[in-house]
Amino acid sequence: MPGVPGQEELVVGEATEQRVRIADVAREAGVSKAAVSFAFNQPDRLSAGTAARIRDVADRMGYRPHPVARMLSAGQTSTIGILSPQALGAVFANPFFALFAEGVASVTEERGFGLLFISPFHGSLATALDRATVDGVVAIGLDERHPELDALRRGGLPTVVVDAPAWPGHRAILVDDEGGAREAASHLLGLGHREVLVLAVQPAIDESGDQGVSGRRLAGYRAAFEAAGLSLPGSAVVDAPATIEGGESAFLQAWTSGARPSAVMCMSDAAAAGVLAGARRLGVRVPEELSIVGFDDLPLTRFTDPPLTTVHQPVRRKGEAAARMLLEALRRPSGDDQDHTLVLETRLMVRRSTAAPSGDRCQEVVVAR
Amino acid sequence: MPGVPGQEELVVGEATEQRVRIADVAREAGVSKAAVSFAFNQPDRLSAGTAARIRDVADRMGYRPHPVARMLSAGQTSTIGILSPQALGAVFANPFFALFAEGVASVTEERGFGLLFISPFHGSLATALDRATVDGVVAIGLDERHPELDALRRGGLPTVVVDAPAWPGHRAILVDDEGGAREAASHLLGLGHREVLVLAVQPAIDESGDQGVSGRRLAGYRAAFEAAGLSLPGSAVVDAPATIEGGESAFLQAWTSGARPSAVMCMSDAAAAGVLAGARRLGVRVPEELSIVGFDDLPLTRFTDPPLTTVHQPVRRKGEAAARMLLEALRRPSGDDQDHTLVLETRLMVRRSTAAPSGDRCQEVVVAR
DNA sequence: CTGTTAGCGCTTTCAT
DNA sequence: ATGAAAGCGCTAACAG
Repeated sequence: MPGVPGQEELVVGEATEQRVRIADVAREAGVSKAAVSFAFNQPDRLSAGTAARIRDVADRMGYRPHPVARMLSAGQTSTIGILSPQALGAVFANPFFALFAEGVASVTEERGFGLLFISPFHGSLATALDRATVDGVVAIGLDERHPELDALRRGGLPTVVVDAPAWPGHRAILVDDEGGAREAASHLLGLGHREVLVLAVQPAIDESGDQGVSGRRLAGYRAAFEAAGLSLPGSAVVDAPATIEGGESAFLQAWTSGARPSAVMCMSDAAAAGVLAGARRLGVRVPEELSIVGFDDLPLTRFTDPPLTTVHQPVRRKGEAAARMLLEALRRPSGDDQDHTLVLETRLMVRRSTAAPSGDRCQEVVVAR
Repeated sequence: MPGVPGQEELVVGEATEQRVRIADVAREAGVSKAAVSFAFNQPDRLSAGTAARIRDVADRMGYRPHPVARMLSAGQTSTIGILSPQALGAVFANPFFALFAEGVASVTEERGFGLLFISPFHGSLATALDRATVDGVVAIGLDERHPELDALRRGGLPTVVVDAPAWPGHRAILVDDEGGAREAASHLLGLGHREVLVLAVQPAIDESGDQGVSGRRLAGYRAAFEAAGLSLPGSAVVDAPATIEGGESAFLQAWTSGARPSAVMCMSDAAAAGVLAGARRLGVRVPEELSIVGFDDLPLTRFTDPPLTTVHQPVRRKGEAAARMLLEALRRPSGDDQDHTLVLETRLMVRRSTAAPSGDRCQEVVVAR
């Protein structure tokens, strides 16, 4: 290997390797750095022979353009971020999120974008955002009243918010939470249920009015009750984390406290699966003695026993749509001040975890009155 | 807002914002760029008052250090990559992977590292790696004979390989695949099963010998059979993707082709869940008429009906260990030439998807002989 | 068609 | 305690 300049280190073993830079290749090939760059990025601007020779030399030397340097001069990272206020551990443990990420990933990947997960750094999303080398972010799980939402807005990074309304000049994706919830409650009411327990998704912040996913879904449940001339007492609503364990323990606790609903409406399938597990543990048969409705329609609903009646929302498509919107925004940087909002549909999937309340139940109710 | 230099654009609406650079802050605060940098990174080197003032000005101007520029001069990205040969869509759809990622993420996050997902770009992992701005990677799903493994080795990026042996100077994490598989097979043999179907995980490449996860597990199954004086015919082994659908269709196809195993050994829980679904569809009762054993022990095994007997492997801890090893390697850049390999244990979890073959079955077997 | 050169934005050494 | 200036490695406008 002749002609090695004195500056370079001679590599004998594995270690002490020096990264090959563009200048090294240029020198070795007897051309300028620019030529090397062109050989990779705009081969047409070089004579075919030269281009080939340069790439050959580069190959032999094991040259790979430094990705960070490339980002810096290109002025873009070709990476988008998925932002969530939860710790990553919790994020990946959540099958809803996995499905959403699947959607996002499928489009970013196809377009050659990298995917970076952004979660609070030392408790701060703003800090995490500052350190993130992304061209834009898809934000999920951020309630419209999340304290760090401002940081995002100020950040000036192109953003698509999922499950929260857009702010001016930005984009958002929503689903018809209220409609789906209303359908679920109507279904239950139609079957004859009157004593219902609601498992709300644990709100990161307390919500006034019907803001946030939880608020919108609750509003839907309520609307159905009102339409039937009934009302859903606040005492029938309890919070539960959107996890199997969370659903199970919330249900068991309610039951232990004496609640005897004939049906449970959950704002997440994970929680619903937990209720199912809890019911099994208590020896309560589903759906004969207890009806359960979930929300999301994750793949797991088809493997529970019985298969779960739930409100479908197109989670994967939501991810795809969010990614596409963001990529679109990157291409046309804030062309107008309009905020683009896409609302996706929801619909009830009736499976086998719901049925009319048992005769006993009905009687009980009658007696109780 | 006086004193705005002519060069800057006056911002009226939302758009046309110009990113605030360090030089802008320096000018506004009447100090040098270095001072601004110090104010953020080494405040001790500035008088307390100056530092505070600078940060104040920076705040007011909405200055945020450019992360890419910072990476370039720092010479490190503070990001690690999770590398997988699958498309990201498939990756997130796989609950095994989610659990693994959960482990990796929990430690990278705690140490302030970003997490980037790396998957083949235009079919090439090498290309994807070239574009990835990471300090190191955790590679999973790469069989030791994967064609692009060389690219990784050559890349010179600190790497921890999961489920494949380390190469010199690198690190690896393995689990006792063979031992776990042997336990599973012994369990079945002990119950009296003789006609067994194996659902191997679809090998990305054809494997000779007992290489790869699939090879090691198969070797374990075989060892148990041999220890019992029996043998596992090659015809009893079929490939199936490690997904619910994959398991279901492979099982149905085998059944349709006339196979009548009394037990199925799956190399993944996902496939096992699929077999469960397929059996239900065929009206075959589990475990009375068919025993099923999975592999991995994912959370979902506890919600199948019946709960799945499976080989546990510490997936989450595997992720944590991989991340920790990698971070360690980053701290001490290839201190020695030894390759560090960590082998984690596996163990059989007997739940309710396995039982002794039914009397009918035994008779059938007898008749068949 | 090819080479020179000026950035990209920040960090950090070295002089003041 | 503070500032000037030299990189980090690459891209692309601009000469030749």
